[in-house]
Amino acid sequence: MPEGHSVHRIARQFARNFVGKRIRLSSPQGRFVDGAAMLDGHTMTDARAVGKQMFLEFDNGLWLRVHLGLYGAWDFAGDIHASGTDAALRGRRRRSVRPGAADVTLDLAGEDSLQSIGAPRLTRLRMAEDEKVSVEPDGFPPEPVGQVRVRLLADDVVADLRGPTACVVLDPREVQVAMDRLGPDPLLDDSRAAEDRFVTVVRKKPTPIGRLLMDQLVVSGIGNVYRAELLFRAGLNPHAPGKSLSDEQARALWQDWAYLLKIGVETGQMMTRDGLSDAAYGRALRRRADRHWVYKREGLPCRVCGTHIALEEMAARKLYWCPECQS
DNA sequence: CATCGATGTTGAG
DNA sequence: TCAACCTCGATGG
Repeated sequence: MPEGHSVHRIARQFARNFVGKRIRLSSPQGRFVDGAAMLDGHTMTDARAVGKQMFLEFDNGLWLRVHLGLYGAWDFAGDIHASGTDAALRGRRRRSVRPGAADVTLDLAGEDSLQSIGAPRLTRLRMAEDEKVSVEPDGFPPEPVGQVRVRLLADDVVADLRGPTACVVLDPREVQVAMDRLGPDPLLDDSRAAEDRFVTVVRKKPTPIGRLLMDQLVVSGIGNVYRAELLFRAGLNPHAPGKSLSDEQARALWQDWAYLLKIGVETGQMMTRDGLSDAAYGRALRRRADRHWVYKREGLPCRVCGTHIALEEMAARKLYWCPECQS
């Protein structure tokens, strides 16, 4: 799935394109008919991401909680436009593309040629672990394709949810319970108190740090890619018990996660390497294989010391690390 | 075209 | 600890 950065980007799409609008909800798939009915016709009042969870609030006081799980995705279509922080990276895209350094920005004013020949077209934005934009000759709203758990339809935009692990309606008390079960998210709270919460928990536990980083009660939003990359960047052995870390090591981990998450939200990629030239950085943003220090590089030489990258299972997930740099 | 594996969590045992 | 979830790109024939 999308690790924390993608969920923040998706919440931003909702904040930009749905909040403040009256939304029709339906469940084309049929598995969320009752839930959809509870929110149908209400105005969306808030869209927030906490780690990998997203919460959408409606004006009847109820919330929709969505977790994409391993392969869930949101498909946006219609008069969508990307949000704010990346105006400087604005680019115009007509066909199916993979966004590279630039954020996905849809500049419909640039579609003059299509409009002038009167061709109906539909802009789509798929948001999962990667993002894809396309322009299709369909009308609005498009027919739901495949298993759409829930469709959120406004006048000019639509969002289809497929393959989620969780899609439930919650009252405010239940939202509080769900949020209380989530560790600190540095994008939501960059305070010293949040850092302290992480550091205190980590330095108390005998659990290997490679497990603690994946535990959403300890810290929100880290998945298998960021786990491996954070540990490599810190030079930490994944098996080191949390309580063996120094205060400085634990704080550095938190701060590096805050740094990588910010880059992830800005670029839409899990870009975990640095110290690259502009050209190499741009290449790495487009080529997954160049983006990471150790993730999915088992058997290949470490980019720093040349030692073969190791692969083992930890917390039921594949763990990649350099036995030399992370000793 | 069939098969595999994935950035994740849940719930059964 | 493991199967289930039930999507979809990558891979192989």
